[in-house]
Amino acid sequence: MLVALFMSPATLTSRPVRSSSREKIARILAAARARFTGAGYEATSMDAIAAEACVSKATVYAHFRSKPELFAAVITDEGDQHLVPLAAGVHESLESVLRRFGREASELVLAPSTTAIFRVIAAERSRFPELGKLFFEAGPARIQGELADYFTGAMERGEIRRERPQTAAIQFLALMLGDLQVRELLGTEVAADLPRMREITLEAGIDCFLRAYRLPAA
Amino acid sequence: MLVALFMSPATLTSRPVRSSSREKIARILAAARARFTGAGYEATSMDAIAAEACVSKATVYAHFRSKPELFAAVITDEGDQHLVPLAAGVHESLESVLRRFGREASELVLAPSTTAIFRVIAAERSRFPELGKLFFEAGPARIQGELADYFTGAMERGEIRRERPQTAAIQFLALMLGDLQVRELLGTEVAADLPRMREITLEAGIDCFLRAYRLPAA
DNA sequence: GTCTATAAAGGGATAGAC
DNA sequence: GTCTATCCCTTTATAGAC
Repeated sequence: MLVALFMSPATLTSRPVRSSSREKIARILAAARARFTGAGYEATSMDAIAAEACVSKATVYAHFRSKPELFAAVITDEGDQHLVPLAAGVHESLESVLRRFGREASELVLAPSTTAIFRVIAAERSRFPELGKLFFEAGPARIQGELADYFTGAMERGEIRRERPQTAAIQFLALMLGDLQVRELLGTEVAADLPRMREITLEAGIDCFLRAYRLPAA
Repeated sequence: MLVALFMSPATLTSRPVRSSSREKIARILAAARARFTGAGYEATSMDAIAAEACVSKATVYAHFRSKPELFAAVITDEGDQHLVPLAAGVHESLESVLRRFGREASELVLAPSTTAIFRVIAAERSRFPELGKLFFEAGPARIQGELADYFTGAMERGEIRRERPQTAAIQFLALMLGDLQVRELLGTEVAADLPRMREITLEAGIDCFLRAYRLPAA
C-alpha cells in the first residue's frame, strides 16, 4: 500500500519500461564502443555486443536498425569529448600557457581510448567516409583552432613572431606529439613508459617552438 | 623441333610448373595486399583474394596455411620499402639536405599506399602485435636513425645547435608532416590538394626547424 | 600443384510469443 | 520493448579428382 503511494500507475507500467530501455540503450552503446574500438568493426559481432550489454540481439535491433547504424551512433556519441579548452590567464606567461595546453592536448591525443577510436575510424574510412571528417573536425581541428586563436593574440602582443597562426598551431601540436602517436597507433610498446616519453617530448617540443617563435620581450 | 632445342625436358615438365607456381604466389600476394589494405583484414575474404589472383581458393591454401599467415606474409613482404636513403653531398648546404630529405620522407610517408598499409596494421594491432613493431622498425625508426646520423655530423661541424640527435630527427620529421598524416589516415579530403599541402608544410617546417636549430656560420 | 565441390561454423537480421 | 528460435547467407578450411 505504501508502495502504491510512491509509485503511480504510470510508474508501475510505462515508466519502468522506458527507464529500463534507456539503461539498455546506454549499455548497448557502451558495449558496442568497447568491442568496436577493441577488436574492430568487422571482427565485432552483434551477438557479442548483445551479450556484453546483457540484452538479446533482438533488443539491439529494436534500437539500432543495423550494424553500420550502431557503429555510426557510437562514433557520433564520442563526439565533442575531444576538445581541450584553452583559457589563458591575463598575467600568464607564454611559456606557461604553452606548457599547460601542450600537456593537456598531448594527454588527450595519446590516451589509449583516443588511440583506440582513432584506429577504428581510420580503418573504416572507406566504409564510413563521413565519420573520419566528423572526428577530425570535432577533435584535431578544434584543438588547432583554439590554439591558433591564442597565437593570434600572442602575435599582436609581440610575444611571438608573426606567421600564419594556423601554421604555428599545427607545428606546435606536431612538436608536442613527436612520434608518439604513430608509436601508439602501431603498438610499439611505449605503453609502460608513455607518461615519461610524453613529458620528454613535451619539454623538447616547447623548447624547439620557443626558439623558433619567441621574440625578445619589448 | 627448334622448340625442343630451346626447351629441355625439365623445362617442359617441372620448370613451367614451378615458374607458374611462382607467378601464382606473386599474384596471390599482390591481390591479398590490394584487398587487405583496401578493405581491411576481416572484410577481405579468401575467396575474393583467390578470384582477384585468378586462382582457386585451394591454391591459395596450398601456399599459405591460413588467412593470418597470408596477412603476415603480405606485411612482411612490404618490408624494407619504407626507407629513405640520405646521401648528403660533401659541399651540400644544410638547408639543401634538409629540403631534399624532408621532401622524400614526406612523399613516402604520405603516399596513399603507405597510408593504406599503415591503417590496416594499426587496425589489426591486437591480432598481430609483432607486425606493428616490425613496420615501425623497418620504416619510421630507420628514417629517424638515418637523419639522426646526419644531425650528429652537423652538430660536430657546428652547423646546428647541440641536442640529442634523435630528438632533433623526431622533431624535424614531425614538422615535415604537420597534421597531414592524421588527415590522410582519417580521410579528410586532402587527396586532391595533397602535393600543394605537402609543399607548404615542408617549407614552413624547414623554416621553423632552422630557426630553432641553425647556428650562425663560423 | 591445381581444380571443383563441400563440410562446418558463425554472422546479420527477423518472426512471433509475451 | 524484450525475449527465444530460426532463416539465410558468407566465411574459413579441406576432401578428392586430375
